[in-house]
Amino acid sequence: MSEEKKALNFIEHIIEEDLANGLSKDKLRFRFPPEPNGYLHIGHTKAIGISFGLGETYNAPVNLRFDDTNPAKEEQEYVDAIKKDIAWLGYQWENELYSSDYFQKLYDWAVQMIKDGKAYVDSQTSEDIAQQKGTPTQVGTNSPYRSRSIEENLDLFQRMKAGEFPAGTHILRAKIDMESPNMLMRDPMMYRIMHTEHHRTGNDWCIYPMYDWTHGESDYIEQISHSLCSLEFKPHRELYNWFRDHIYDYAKEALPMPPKQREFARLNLSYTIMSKRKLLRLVEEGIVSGWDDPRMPTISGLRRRGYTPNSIRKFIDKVGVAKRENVIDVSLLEFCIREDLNKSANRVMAVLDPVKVVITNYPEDKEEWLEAENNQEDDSAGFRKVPFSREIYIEKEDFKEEAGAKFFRLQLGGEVRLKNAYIIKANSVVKDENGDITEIHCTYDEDTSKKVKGTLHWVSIKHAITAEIREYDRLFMHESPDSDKDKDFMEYVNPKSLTIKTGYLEPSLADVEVGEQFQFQRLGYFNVDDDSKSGKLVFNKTVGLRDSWAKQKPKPQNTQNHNTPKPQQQKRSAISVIQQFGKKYTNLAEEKQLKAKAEIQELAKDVAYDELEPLFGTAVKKVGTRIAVLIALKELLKNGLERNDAINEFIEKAKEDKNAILVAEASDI
RNA sequence: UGGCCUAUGGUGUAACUGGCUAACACAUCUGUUUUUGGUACAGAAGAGUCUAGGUUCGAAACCUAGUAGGCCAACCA
Repeated sequence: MSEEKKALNFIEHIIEEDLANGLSKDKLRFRFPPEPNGYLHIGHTKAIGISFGLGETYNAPVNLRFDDTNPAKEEQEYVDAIKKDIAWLGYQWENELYSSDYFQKLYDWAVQMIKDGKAYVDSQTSEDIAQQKGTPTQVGTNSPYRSRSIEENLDLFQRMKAGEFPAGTHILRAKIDMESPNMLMRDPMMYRIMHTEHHRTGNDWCIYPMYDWTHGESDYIEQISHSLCSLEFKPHRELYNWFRDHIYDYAKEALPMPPKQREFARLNLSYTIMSKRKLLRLVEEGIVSGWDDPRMPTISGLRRRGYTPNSIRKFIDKVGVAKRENVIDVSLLEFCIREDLNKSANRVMAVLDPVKVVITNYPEDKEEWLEAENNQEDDSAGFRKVPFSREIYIEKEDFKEEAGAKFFRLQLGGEVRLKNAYIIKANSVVKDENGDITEIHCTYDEDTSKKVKGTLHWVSIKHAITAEIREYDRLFMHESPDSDKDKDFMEYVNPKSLTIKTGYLEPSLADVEVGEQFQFQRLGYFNVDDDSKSGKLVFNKTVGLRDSWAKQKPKPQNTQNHNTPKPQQQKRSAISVIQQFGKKYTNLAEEKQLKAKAEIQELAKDVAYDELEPLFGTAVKKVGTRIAVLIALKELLKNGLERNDAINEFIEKAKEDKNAILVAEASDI
């Protein structure tokens, strides 16, 4: 258990502190509370990872509670999908619960609150109520119904429940403070009338409780110790506590643990969106094939794409937990899945963009079954046989008639190794009337011990099987598609996010099963899609291999411009380089300091006084920068700069400094 | 114009709660190994912690002011 202490995140710190202050460890209890109105996405995985992860580290129960208080949006389909996704991720919930289980209890407590004068029935239109609510910068005003008698409130509320009123005619409100700077405290709504059938309670209820009232008290009923949610609920905390503290008075004997809410920043992933509403739009408008389209950031989409539970959990672990807004680069997610699949996926050969190679000195009717290692990262993975014959496919990209020494692949007159087979040499090409290469004629050499620079994957044409290959690019062309308030995120949809190809695969893949994962050697990781059938295989590209060769080539497409040169790194002005030296100056060894000084003096020739003067105001504690500025200034003075008040003042201040180097430099004028 | 939250390399998180040259991961760039331009290994570059003051022997951390970003006015959650 003594794994070296990992840095705790702020939530873990809070729990540790609570434990240190006397909270018993067996009182710890968490929950994950999705609303069943859509599919879970990678963003939810963070919340799942936090609460279930805490459950695992503290060996505490974690409830799965569906926050199902809005029958208009919620469906059983989503409940099922959510359960499936959480289980797939490998988490186990203690209890499967529903806020709707607590409707009666909540109702009873609401009645109690009315009796205590803490809640009242309002009978205005929603417009009037919104009007009286004020704005964030303007206080609200009291409802004319605020001072109804307890008897009247009780009567009305009971009749609301009994279905005597149409929707929208009455609501129940908490009586708090219409002048609170927190809008949520301005007499928030507790119940509304909805004559809508609920997916679990059917037509038992026609009044439904609102989130703030329901959520916190559900936590309380379940005796959750720490209720963790995302940052936008921070302002709700005051209300959460208000409800909780009142109900605690009614129920503290039976329910001794008052839960506490804490908030963390939600996950954002670059080049995608996380809003359920917006994801739903992609589904409804047919941009994607469904919630589980492999391009979707949903858990079901990632699963279909070939992401493993392990890789996702690893990812969540790596992104950490804090309170500031963040955008995680997709490359981190890709790193996690590559790392996982590298160890587990068997390697096979598939050619996706073929060109024919004829090995002219290989007998026409000959074929050999050569041994190939399944996975060199896994000794237990074993070997298989791959057929070789006179005519094979290689990738078009792997051949050039002429190329430089940095091209390790096949070129005329050059040699290359065929993975698991022989070394071949390209002698000539056959072209069609357009000048496109249709065949490459090669000769092979049985001596495979030779050193050659490149190794290609290939597939024997007559043995190859075909498959549909689906390759994906990012769904959006903008790093944060929904961040622009003036533009609809749909404008950033990448029209080329899906490419379908026919691939030629080695015959060992003839009877793969849905979900199986492979590395197509030199190309990437692929899995068998749900649509795949024997005889009509379909593969998804999960993620490509890292490709340091591709980075060296001039980029042909421009959709990949997230690696564009950083503007600051272009060319730096002399003054900024001087500042740079300054930052390190006092940390440098003496010898290096002299070198830095010489460089600053050199750079000073390219610096105008106007650039230097603003730096005179550099904070006292940034001694290095002041030294560098002083050194540069001395150069300017040496070259004829007139002294002025600002300069004199700067030098005088330097002479009085605590730092010896600075004083020395200043005195030496 | 109000209230609340946040600010640390390109990105994300740390820094044992005020104490060594600000750490780790991804990304980037070099090498070495390699029958995957993958993996692995070795290394480099990149941050005075938003700014300005202050407290302190000592501040990324504490205080004040400012700046920037986020959240808050659904009978949604």
